[in-house]
Amino acid sequence: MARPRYRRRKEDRPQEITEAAFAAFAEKGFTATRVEEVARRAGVSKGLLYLYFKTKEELFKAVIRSVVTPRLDALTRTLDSPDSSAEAIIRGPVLDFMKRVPGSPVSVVIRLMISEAPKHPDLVDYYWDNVASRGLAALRQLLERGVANGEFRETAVNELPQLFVAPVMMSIVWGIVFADRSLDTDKLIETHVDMILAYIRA
Amino acid sequence: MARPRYRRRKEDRPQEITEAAFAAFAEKGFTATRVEEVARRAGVSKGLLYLYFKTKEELFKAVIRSVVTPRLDALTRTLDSPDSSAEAIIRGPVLDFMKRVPGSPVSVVIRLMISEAPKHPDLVDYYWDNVASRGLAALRQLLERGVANGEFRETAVNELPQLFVAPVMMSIVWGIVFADRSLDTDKLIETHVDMILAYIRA
DNA sequence: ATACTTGCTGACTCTTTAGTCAGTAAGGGG
DNA sequence: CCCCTTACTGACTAAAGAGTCAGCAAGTAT
Repeated sequence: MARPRYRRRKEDRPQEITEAAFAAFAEKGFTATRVEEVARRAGVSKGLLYLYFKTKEELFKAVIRSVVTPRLDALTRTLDSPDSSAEAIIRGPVLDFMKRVPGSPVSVVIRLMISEAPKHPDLVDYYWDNVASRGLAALRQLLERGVANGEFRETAVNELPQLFVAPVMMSIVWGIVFADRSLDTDKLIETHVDMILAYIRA
Repeated sequence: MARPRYRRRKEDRPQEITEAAFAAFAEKGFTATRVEEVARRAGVSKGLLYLYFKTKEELFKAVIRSVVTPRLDALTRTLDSPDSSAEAIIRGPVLDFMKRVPGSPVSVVIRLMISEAPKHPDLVDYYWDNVASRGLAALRQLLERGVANGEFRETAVNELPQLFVAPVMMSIVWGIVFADRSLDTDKLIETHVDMILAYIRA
């Protein structure tokens, strides 16, 4: 009796909806996910969802942002490390970070970016400005610091930090396409880092 | 006058349609491409398209197959090379092959696979059986041959040929997402091959 | 010429789903 | 307790697009 049919929780709704949307997008991708399905998962009506997000695309962007923002902190925290050797930083926090990515929400975001990039250039800009370019710049800086203090040689890797990150990308794509055929992504990434270090070491 | 409104060209239609579909999918992806758009590009009516392809999905599969099949030959030709050293084969035909992939139709196929894989497990199986597993197996064989004749050491790369191919994947994804921000994919791939060879050389 | 087969057309149907809005009820202030 | 604001609902609309089909006409055989 008198149990209210719903509660007004203006504060919590946006986050609950983006979380539900993230879960749905992770399972089925953006296009294949129905707005009603997101509303159902979030425990609200479709109408309410449209009060908080003007269109399905806006919801999409909000989801991307909600995943990317906290990761940014993790990334910067990883890199403003103590002043140990560049190699120690790479073998420590950087390697850990890389190994965590394939199983993380970032992996979902990358899948969404690959599928939706051509239709959402502004989102690509956002991702570039906030994640890709920063991450690559930080990596380049780390490598150059290694060169400066005599640990590393000057190599093409300095201008191509993408090379550093390639096996992470490979792992993510493998997970998307060949989800069931297992791949030891940790070993893949570790071996690659070993190899790179051997290559660039002075 | 009396120019016939159309010609009957049963033989050529399927290929013309798959070619038009490939071009359309390359630009907009599978889901965003309208069947009518494909028909228009192929210069036929939607009804005719449905005479040759039962559904949009069948058309999709036909497109994938039409790109993959000729590439299979190229791949096998690359690998049943003369009996030079493993390193020479890697630095020659294998490197060439890898450098060509990011700008080729294969790149489009991979984008389509990433976007559509979750909805098309049978297509993933097809791609796995005909491309991925064969390519990786051939690579593994090449590496083991190098080990057998004393060129290479036993390393983790033998069980993880994906590592070999990682920068190609990176280049493809880069091209999809950051199409405009240029990346020297040739140099990326060359450097990576250099690095791998240095790592595995006995 | 005529009859016949079949490659081909394009207007139609039917389903799906993003987005709307008139109305309902939760909850707080007087 | 009543009233007023507004968070919230869910049935509805409108658009889009996959797939169909009755009929048309290109080519062929007689």
